[in-house]
Amino acid sequence: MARAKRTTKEKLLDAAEKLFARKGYHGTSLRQITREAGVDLALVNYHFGGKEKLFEAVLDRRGAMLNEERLRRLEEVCRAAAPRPAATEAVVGAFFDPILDFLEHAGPGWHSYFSLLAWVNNSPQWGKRLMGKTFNATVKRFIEALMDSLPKAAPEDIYWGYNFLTGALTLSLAETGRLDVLSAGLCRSADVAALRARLGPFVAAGLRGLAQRGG
Amino acid sequence: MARAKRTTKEKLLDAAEKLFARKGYHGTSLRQITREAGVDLALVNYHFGGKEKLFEAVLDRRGAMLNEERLRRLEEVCRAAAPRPAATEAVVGAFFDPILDFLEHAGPGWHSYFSLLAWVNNSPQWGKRLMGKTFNATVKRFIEALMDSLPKAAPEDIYWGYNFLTGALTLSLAETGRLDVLSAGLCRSADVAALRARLGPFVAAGLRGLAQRGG
DNA sequence: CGGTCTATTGAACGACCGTTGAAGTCTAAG
DNA sequence: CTTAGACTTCAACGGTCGTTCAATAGACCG
Repeated sequence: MARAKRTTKEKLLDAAEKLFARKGYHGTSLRQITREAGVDLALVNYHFGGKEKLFEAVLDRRGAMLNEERLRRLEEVCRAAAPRPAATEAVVGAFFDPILDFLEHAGPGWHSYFSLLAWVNNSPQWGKRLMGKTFNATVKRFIEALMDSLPKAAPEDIYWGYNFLTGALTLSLAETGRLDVLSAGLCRSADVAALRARLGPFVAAGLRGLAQRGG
Repeated sequence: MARAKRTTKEKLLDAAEKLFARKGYHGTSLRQITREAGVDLALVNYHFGGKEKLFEAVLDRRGAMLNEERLRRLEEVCRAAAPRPAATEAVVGAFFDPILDFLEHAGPGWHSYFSLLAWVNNSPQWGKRLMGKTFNATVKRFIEALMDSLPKAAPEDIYWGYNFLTGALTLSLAETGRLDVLSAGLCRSADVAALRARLGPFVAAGLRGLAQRGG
């Protein structure tokens, strides 16, 4: 069988995804990207209209698919629990699992994409605008579900809890290798199964702890 | 009273700290830094020996003070609890509180420094080497204290828990403003008191949940 | 005063940056 | 074949980058 050959646009998106994830926006040049993609320098401007447009196109490409899968699973756990609200564990599972599944079973492109997403999410320069544009609608749905699952919690606690939740996820996706060093090899940043087993329980317990704060 | 005038080195460190925190390493030029500092371009190479050396000098400057304060508080809570191990809440408090105190009561330089630290910690390019060089020794002490406070937890759970903990802290320090947008102004990224009230409870409960995972 | 060391200045270097436009190639329709 | 349109190539543009170096200024000491 012959795999359908990648178009120039796809080659550029793949190369840009990989390099932006490693070195960030300003740390990556269009010449590096086009060399990695094996296409001419000028094609970036022809197909995307500039470096910044290419950057946003990289973020957009997989964002829609991630949103769809997350919302699909959220509806699933909400429907399964109805008429009661879904459990906190189930909601955070619907938030994390699509990422972990893509990491484990989809190609290396998703790996770079999530690493890049972690980079953007932590960037004071890009985080607010770009994360919001792609993910705000979906995230609001999840925050509502979290509020329903913890009716005694104040809305402020849920918002801050979501902030902590996404921070824990973000650092894990960045895969800086620091965990490997600190644990002297006992834990590996890239071990998705180990992450899956622990991120959900940690976050669900944390949210519950926040909800019962001082009570 | 006349404040002791800043040396050229300090002017450069202050300006670099501020700009690196906002735009990252590659997003900041030496000309921007020297303009902000009000000194000549060539003085960066004279005093620091290059851009990368300046970057590391910025990280080193406040790192030692943070380590000292963290270890001082860790010993304090361990001594207060002896001969029993310190509680998980107290250990994570000794880890977070120095940062929160510096943020609230020290100058704006600390603010930029922590934002930069968040940026570095999430960077696949810098995180491993630079964070390790400055913080590994201190962090290992805290991880031991966490293990003592949760004797039933597996070491792997503590390492992963520390990863989540520092991720939650990191995203909060980055102050991307995303929390403000999502909550429609109800929460503010820069509200240190609100962060202080919630980060400790969230993380302590999360670690406890990890320790009891499946049990 | 002259001499020495440190700090600062201003100009310049070569390298790389993102972007552009004209010319060339390829494909499909008339 | 001719033509139109999409795609690709190549060379070059003006700018900015980090770094270097000789010249200058200032402080301290004899």
